[in-house]
Amino acid sequence: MSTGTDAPATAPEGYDAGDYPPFGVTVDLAIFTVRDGALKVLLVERSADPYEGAWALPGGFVGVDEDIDDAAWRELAEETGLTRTDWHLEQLRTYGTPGRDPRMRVVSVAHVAFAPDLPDPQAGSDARCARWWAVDDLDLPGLRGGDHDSDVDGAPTLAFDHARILAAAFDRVAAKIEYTSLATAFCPPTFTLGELQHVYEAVWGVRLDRSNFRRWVQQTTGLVRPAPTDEVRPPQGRGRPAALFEARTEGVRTLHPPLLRPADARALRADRSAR
Amino acid sequence: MSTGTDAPATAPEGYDAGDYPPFGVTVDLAIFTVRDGALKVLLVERSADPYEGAWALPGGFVGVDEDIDDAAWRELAEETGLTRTDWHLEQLRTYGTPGRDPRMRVVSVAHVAFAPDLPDPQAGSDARCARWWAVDDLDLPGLRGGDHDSDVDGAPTLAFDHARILAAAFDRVAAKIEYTSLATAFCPPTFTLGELQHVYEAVWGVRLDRSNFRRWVQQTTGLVRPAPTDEVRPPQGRGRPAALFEARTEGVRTLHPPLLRPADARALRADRSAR
DNA sequence: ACAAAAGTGTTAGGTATACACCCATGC
DNA sequence: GCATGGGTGTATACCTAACACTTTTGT
Repeated sequence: MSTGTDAPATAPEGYDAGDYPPFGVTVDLAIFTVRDGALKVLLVERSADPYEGAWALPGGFVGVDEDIDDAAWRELAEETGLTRTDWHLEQLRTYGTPGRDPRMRVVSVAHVAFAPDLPDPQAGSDARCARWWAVDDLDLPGLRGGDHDSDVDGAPTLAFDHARILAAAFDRVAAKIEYTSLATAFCPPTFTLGELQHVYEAVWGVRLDRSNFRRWVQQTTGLVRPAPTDEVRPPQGRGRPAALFEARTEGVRTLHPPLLRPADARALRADRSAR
Repeated sequence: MSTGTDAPATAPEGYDAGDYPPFGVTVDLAIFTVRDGALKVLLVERSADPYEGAWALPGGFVGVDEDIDDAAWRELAEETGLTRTDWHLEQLRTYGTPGRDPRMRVVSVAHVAFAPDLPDPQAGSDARCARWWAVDDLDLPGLRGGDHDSDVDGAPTLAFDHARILAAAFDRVAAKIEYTSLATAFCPPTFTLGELQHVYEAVWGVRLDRSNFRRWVQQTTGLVRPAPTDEVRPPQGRGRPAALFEARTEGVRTLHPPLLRPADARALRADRSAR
């Protein structure tokens, strides 16, 4: 490594504690789910000092001997009340602008999690108030044609730089279901093709052609497979019972071909597409 | 934020120095260029303690009052000897596994930079040895059909977890030129369509059909535009002089349609495609 | 019977792939 | 002339988008 910045001189080799600027390192989680036909994200209400009353992404400090990924999984378990499952959790980006936390220099490694619909109002492990917010009800920079200033009715105030993180997180989700099997991560263990289509429609905010969607799913290797038993789902309301499917594997798969979202759904995020 | 891990108890609010585990935060850079028909990356040879003699990504500590992005740009300038240009530099991922640096707990924010072909042997600002390495000559996990154990002839030893970072960085580059205009970032200010095609071929390790590539470039909005003067490039060796083009904008643009790499070029990275 | 959702099929238009062919230059 | 790279065209296979139609359930 080369020499660092000027302020606290860092020796290229043989450095030890005290030689380097100390940082706090945290993980922040954008946990998404699809529920009631909308994409939602879990936020917690702050009960203390900076940004009191504002809503923030769940998160916390990384332990000295803890891997960053482990810290993210730990926070996910704490916030949702569920133990480490087969959910998908991935790094999003690291945010470390000086002053983003008024108290001290904190670098936050933001993550994105894909969760199926959970038993409704999981109270956070610590007594703070936590709830799902529809992404459309948030006031995020450059989202869904958002003007960012045109405050959505009842949009919560977001703490720190979490509006920025959320915008990037949403972007990631919308892009990722195009070319990976992650849309199934929003579904229960078995699901109908209609339910899977609803995931795409909720995330992208568009309507898809049922027939074409069905053809795409079935010709796309590695996305779904018929549920082991040939049972069907008794219809929720009216309509013919639907065949049940399950995700093809636990992990993430790259899809061939991808399902590209319609151009009009993509245009809304064009200005932020330059990572 | 919720409560942190056990070791150094972190107060959810009102914490201050000493309450949190101290981390060193660095930036590491994977600076790519295309030269001699191959994708190359800039590495520096370590002259000291851990991993002495091994090759590492250029990088260094982030200053206390320095933004992470600024630190990355600073390192880029130091390593290439050029001031902040219009190059493309983006965050890749953060690596923070305990023990990745044997000396202390360091969290590294890895970046990827796209550079045009530079005046050849830029000596690093500090006297260490720096050179371009062809990606194909490196022994990276799961790359180009790599077995990772089948050591490439003359493959350098890579320091820390930099082999892993490089694999992810290469992956990002290969994916990014599919759907953004970033291939032009490897080209000089004006370039021929043949040169642009060579970029794609070098990065993906495939041959493309000249005719189809040309049609794609020209029908794709926002990629290239004819150079202001209608000059041509005198042929390097033999052949007809070629028309010159320039990148359409400074920034990054999402391409419609994208240029998807052939399936066989994608298969080589399939196992790593699950982020 | 009717509405709603599942499932099947068909067709027109566009895009990609693999070529074939001519042009301009250096050797 | 001939090799090399630039530039243009075309035909086929394939994929996509749009829409029509049938089936099965609840009310």
